[in-house]
Amino acid sequence: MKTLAERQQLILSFIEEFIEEHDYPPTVRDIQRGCGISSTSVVSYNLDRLKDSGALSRDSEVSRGLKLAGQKGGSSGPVSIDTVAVPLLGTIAAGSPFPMPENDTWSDLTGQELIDLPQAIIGTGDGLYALKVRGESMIDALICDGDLVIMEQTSTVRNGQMAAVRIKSDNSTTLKHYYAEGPRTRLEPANPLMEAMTFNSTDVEVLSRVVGVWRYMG
Amino acid sequence: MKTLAERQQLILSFIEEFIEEHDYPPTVRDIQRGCGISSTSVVSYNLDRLKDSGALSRDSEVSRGLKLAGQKGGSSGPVSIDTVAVPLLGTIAAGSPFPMPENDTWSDLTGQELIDLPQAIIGTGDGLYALKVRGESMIDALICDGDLVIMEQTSTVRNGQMAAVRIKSDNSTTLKHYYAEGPRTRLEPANPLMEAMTFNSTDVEVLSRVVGVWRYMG
DNA sequence: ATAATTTCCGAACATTAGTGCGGATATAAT
DNA sequence: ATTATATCCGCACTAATGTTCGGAAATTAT
Repeated sequence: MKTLAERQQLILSFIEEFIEEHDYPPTVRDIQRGCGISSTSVVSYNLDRLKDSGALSRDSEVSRGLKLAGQKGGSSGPVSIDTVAVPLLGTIAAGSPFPMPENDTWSDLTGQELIDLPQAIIGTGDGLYALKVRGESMIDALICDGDLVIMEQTSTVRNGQMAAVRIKSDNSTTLKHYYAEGPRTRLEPANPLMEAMTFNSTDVEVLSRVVGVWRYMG
Repeated sequence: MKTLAERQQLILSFIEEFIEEHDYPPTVRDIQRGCGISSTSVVSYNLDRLKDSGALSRDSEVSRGLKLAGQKGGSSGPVSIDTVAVPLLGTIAAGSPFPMPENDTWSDLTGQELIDLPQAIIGTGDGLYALKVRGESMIDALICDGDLVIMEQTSTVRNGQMAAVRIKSDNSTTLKHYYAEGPRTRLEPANPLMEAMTFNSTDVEVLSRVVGVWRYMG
């Protein structure tokens, strides 16, 4: 059997991931955009080729009438490792209040979405929680829309660590590198191109320490 | 909560069986015929009710945009989580050649440092490898010194995905969002404040796809 | 090189399919 | 009974979506 043309391979994997995400197959035009193809007819053409080769089946004249043939490819057994489950407490966005684990809810995590992270890179996982970032307001911190920020609830951080800090006078909350320098506290964006700012230490409140950032592009 | 009206129950079970048979959800009119309803608007109405009650989710203006609620990841068992080990192949820095898994070394991973990532957020883990970032040369991609970049070795990426691409005429390699637009290819930095650039598609070579970024602050 | 075949392109075209709306009917509340 | 509310009905409208077709471009065969 002839090996699948590159474009057809691309289309196939696109369909796979689209279904994974939406639970229904893509339209011809979804595929067109997703694979950077200039005409719907080309997509249709290649879908027919894929059908010929048996990679998928296609219901004619039916929107999203696609079905992948070899659905599951049983890979070798994955190794199971110790992981830590971290609750996803909510989202952070510019302006919105900063979500924090409350003592009450801390014990009542039933129904909370959990994020699994390997213990090896996270540590014990004690007091950790996760927030999903919405919007581009944290570009300065090299964090963008969709990122998952792993935080540790603490009010004491060491110099140089990144933390969620609240500027009381502004009543604003940002993620910055923290440097206590006596009566003054310097907050430094992760992006070295941006300038640091200093405040009266009494004006700065540490809400949580940033432990890690996870960005996933499916 | 009010118990589901009979007609809604009927619709629900019809959707279930339809998906079972076709692997894609039914249209409003499929449901209409299947449940003997006299108008499409009634179906639409009841679908919205079902959505309100949380029995399913519905993508508006999307044909077959239905997803049953109790479908995915419902299993309650916590216990051990599957993780995938990906090899840490080396470091990337401005100027240095871009490390790629070679077929020879691919099999010889003994002694390689391995990074464990949860399968749930990484996927199958096939063809994945990790690189450690050195230096600040990738600020544009919202990636900084010390970050761990998870990559998948592939030469085909879809529009919008982030990839390690080589500009042949420059002999430079960067991480950018990739958009094939016929004869031209647009490369867009992750930082929306920076401008995209376009090249002749023949001048752009995709080396690897960026699957995720992990930033850890101990 | 030349011809044959495959793949791609762009632009209509024709269904398919989701939505909106006025009003009829049923069901529940007062 | 009389309102209020929820559901249903047809029908029309519009957007979404698969298909067709002539011809260009790329690839493969002769």
